[in-house]
Amino acid sequence: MATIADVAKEAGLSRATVSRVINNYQYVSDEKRFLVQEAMKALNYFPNSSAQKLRSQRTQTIGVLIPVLTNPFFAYLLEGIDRIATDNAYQLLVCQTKYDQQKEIHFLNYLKSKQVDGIILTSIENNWETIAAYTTYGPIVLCNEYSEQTLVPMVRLNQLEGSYLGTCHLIRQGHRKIAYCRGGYMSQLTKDRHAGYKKALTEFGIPYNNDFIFKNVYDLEDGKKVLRDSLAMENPPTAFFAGSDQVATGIVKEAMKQGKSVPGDIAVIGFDDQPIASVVEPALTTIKQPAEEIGYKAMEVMIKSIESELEPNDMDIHLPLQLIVRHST
Amino acid sequence: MATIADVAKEAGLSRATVSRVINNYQYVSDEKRFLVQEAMKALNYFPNSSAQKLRSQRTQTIGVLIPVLTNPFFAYLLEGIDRIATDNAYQLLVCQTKYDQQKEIHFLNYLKSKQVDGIILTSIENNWETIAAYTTYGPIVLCNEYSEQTLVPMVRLNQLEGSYLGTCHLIRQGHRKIAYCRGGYMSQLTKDRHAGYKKALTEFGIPYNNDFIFKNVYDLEDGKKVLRDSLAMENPPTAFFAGSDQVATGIVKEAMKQGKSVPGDIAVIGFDDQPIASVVEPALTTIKQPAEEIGYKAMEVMIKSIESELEPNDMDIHLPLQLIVRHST
DNA sequence: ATGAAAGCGCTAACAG
DNA sequence: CTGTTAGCGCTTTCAT
Repeated sequence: MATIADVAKEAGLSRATVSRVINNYQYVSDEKRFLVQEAMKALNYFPNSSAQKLRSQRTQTIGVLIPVLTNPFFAYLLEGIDRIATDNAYQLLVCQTKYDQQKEIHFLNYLKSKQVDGIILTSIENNWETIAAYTTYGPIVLCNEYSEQTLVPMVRLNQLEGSYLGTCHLIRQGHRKIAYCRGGYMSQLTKDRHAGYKKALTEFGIPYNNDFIFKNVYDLEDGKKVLRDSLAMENPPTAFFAGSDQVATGIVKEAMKQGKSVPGDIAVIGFDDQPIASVVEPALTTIKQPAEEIGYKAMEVMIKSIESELEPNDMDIHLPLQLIVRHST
Repeated sequence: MATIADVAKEAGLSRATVSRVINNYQYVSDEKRFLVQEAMKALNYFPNSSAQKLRSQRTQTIGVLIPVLTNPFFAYLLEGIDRIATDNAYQLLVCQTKYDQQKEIHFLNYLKSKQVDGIILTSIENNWETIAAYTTYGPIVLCNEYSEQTLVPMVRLNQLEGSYLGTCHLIRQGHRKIAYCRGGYMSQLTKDRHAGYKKALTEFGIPYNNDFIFKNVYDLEDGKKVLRDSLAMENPPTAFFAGSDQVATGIVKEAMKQGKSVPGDIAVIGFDDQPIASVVEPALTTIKQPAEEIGYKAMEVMIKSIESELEPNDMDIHLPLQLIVRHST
């Protein structure tokens, strides 16, 4: 593969001039620019990207940490991030953490090795202090997940309001025994959702029942299991607030299979408003999260961070979420 | 950020020795190794990855070209690729082509700029000659999509058999008016699927009807439209072979909405066997593609290519596909 | 507007 | 087993 020196020789010019053409510098005469371009074509030249990165200390690459690619919510988040990245000539290094603390640390170190210009976190596995330590090495932006700090920018939804809205809706439909499904680790997002659920209960004078909290629930199969477990209870819940549409779908499918009617016997409300929410029968009532939009806002903020154009309002961007009422409640 | 020179000075050794420790060279005494490790810790040292790449001419990065991240089939493919990549200390540069020829070319050029060690193609947008020209610059592996050549390794399914199986199933259920839905560009995969559909028709003496071929059909909404369009036909099909579970789901949902019974009035068969196939009511009969497995086979082959350990059998790996009969037929 | 020259930080011969 | 040295290919002052 030809190098910049070969091009310079071919064009009868210096490497510096070739570099100027590559980088669209202004002070190059049209004549020489043409010469360089011809030489590049003739030699089928492409600049070595590692050399460019080493020299310029810029990689034009952003690391995106997501738990799992196959979760549609994160796929849409990524889609949003990618759209803005592509528009601005950035590349994405997709890093699956699989909800693992070690892996998250491993990927955060890409900042130290200058493999990426910045990192977007869509979930948080380690405690905040651990992560905060990395901000010295490059910009970090929180996307979807968040924490109670003002150090790094975040793009987020009012999760407390989301679950509050959903729970209130369930209560207004006459439910008093409302189950709540969540993941494992109590991230700030998880905590806030939980708080919203509790807040609604309290407001309507319904006692909080620990038996109605289902933990480590992530996907469709987990949802099915929740429903089965609930049926084995002495005093089972009549409504379920699920942490995702996948989980909600699992609950609905299993309920139907067990001969229960939805929403007659059991009401279910999801989170996300993914395509699956409209596919399952009955269609899910759910809290719509504008996943793509969160993604592209986050990438916009990341670019601003890199170019030192961050403004105070960029530090905490809130996007609206919305209760979509369908037929599962 | 500290450099290798700083570490060398701190440890009172040469840069070469530090490098040897970083790269786990064998001939380093335990004593010096310890000294180096201490120095690295003390200085919070991380090797600059661009420098390593420039010097070693290896990036440990594979470019994966996929049409869209939000299509679950590709998400699972990517998941499979990522599993093997992670296990072997490779990183993935995820490149969305959005079915665009220019973008595909753009990403293929990462091979020329030595930004990636190899490229996995999960779809093909340009003609094969154009792509073949890039094999000089690094290994290319075809994953899912394929072409009639023996130049680059491919991991694939017998698509012709897949659609043949599905169409035969439909015919045996008594259908004679069978519609077929496909995307836009006639890739080899698309052609083969089409051929399998035709083959089944021919075998059962059913004439091929061009009106029954629906083109540019990709997702759930497209599927709905297909059903509506078909209903407007003078002599509408009674069965649909869809190119994906998304499309099949759209057809089923819209059919129900239009008051048709599935499979009574209209039978539908999908492709992929994604989670959604079991969620929609009635559950989809579909051709199961082992997406994750295709992905990890492809990455295995890629690694072998890079390490020059490719064997003849690696050039064309076939994985089985399977007809899953549920309730939409 | 163009060129000369100095590295960016690292690895890999080679020598000892 | 360890050190010296020569680049990998590029960008960017600093001159002119």
